[in-house]
Amino acid sequence: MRDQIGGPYYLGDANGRLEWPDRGVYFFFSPASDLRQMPSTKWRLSRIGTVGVSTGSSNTLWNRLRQHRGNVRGKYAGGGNHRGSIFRLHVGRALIEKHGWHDEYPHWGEQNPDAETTAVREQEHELEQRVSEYIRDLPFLWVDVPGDPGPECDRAEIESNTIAMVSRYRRSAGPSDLDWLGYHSPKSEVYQSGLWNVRHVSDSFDPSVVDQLSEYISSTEALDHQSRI
DNA sequence: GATACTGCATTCGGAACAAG
DNA sequence: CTTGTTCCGAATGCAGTATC
Repeated sequence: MRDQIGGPYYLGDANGRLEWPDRGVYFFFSPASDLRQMPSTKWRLSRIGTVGVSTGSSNTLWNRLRQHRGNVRGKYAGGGNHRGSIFRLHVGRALIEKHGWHDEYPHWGEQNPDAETTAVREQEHELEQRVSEYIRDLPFLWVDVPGDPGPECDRAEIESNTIAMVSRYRRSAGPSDLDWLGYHSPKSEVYQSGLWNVRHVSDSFDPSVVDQLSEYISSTEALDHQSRI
């Protein structure tokens, strides 16, 4: 996958003007260092996700990735919105636990469409920035998986099966990076699975997902900058 | 100046659980 | 077994704006 797309990629220098496939599955790794300089045995998946798994969805791969990345400019430049990205929510929560910031961010993760929203957001901006710094440095790969959106589509299959496959939930395998931020997460699904995922971490999986994924990898093309037609 | 990227609140849909 | 509730993850709509 890495060789096929010329990766790894980093959200810190990715942008929407690359010719992303409309839909696909993405794979984030830990720790935040250049995977090309590490043997593949040291790579560790830390987050798997996808887009277009509900009927009628028109959301795109890049649209989802940029929600994880956060804001580049504007009032909250360098920050982001963890209420629109579960990945950000989990990372932020772990940072709160690790540093004991419970008092500073009492509303993290709460759905609050109240009038307080603006004040809360301003208060949370610093942590959103920390989350962005963390996520932007993580190497990630992706695979083009086209097809009509829906809960039964190949993207959904690949996502759920690969999560279940690499999850350490209920397994005794020792962690390879003891410093991983996710071990501070209060969610057992996160710190036990070794993934910033909750769903599917304790599912059983179909090993044929490996072949299924391989097929899509071979038909995935590297990104080029958009060219004028 | 046209294009399309960005920010962000809101809305949607499904899973898990509870109640009838 | 059916209906209702809550939570969670994902998708949407649109105004504003940077880039080409």
